[in-house]
Amino acid sequence: MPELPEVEVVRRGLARWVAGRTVAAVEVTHPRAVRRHPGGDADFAARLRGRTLTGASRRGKYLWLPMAGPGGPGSQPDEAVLAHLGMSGQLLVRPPGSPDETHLRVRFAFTDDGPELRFVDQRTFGGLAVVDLVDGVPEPVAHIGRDPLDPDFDDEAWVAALRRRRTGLKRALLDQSLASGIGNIYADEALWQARLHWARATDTLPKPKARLVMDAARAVMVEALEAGGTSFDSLYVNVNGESGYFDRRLHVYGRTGEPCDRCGSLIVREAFMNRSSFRCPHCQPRPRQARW
DNA sequence: CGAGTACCCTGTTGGC
DNA sequence: TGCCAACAGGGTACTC
Repeated sequence: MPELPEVEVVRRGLARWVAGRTVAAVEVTHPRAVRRHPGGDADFAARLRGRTLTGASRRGKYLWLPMAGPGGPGSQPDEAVLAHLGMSGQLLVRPPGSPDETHLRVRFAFTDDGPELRFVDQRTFGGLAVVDLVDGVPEPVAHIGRDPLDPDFDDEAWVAALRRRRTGLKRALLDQSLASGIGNIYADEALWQARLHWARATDTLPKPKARLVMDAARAVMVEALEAGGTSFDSLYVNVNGESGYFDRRLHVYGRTGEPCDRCGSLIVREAFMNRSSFRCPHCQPRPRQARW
């Protein structure tokens, strides 16, 4: 289940393997994969044919490949192929003729007859679309906040926005309009680092504690990124089809009943937002001021 | 508009 | 062994 660091690894792979190449043909083998594309699968393919992909960008977990205008490779991108990997999506670079993956959804062939780009997605929560760029950002991504790894991310603005909310801290961490790219795993790890409970009320959270949790979220992401992108199940594979590494040490996520790395208390799992939350009952006690 | 919930999807896991 | 419910979960659409 790719989170931001994994998506960044995929972006880097795409920049290396796909940027500068011209699309010869697109085959959609599962229409659900392009359900966000207004014109349907035939229109999706038609809009890509002959277009040159100029790079690879990302905000949070959204990835996009800007395309040179119909005028040719030199014209300014005004559209992009937008991708979201969902829970199980992969973007693979594969030699033409290599066997189709079981869950192959979209295939891009290029005019140089080089490696294909393949979108593979078992659970089809992810998808692709051709979208307009507005100030360089896909229109469907405009409502998503910058992510903590973005150089223009404003920590103090995030702290202020967080404290204007009247909700629980984890819910706010997962709110992609405040800050994008923080998923369930990273939220739990950041809360553990900051020694805060998922239900801590946001509106009364002291600013230094708010800064602490954002610093922790960023630190966990940077650590994962430096390790080459983490992966927590076999569904995630990077752009070249190599498995991500599996040995990164998580402190709480998925560790029910195991000892806390700080204090030895046994990690507990709780249901919240129809998801699992993991915490140390000693380091992250239930706050007096709780919301969820 | 802010807050909170249901749903989408399918392969895997675990209880009985 | 087989069956079925629970689970994984980001984003959207929806209600209140």
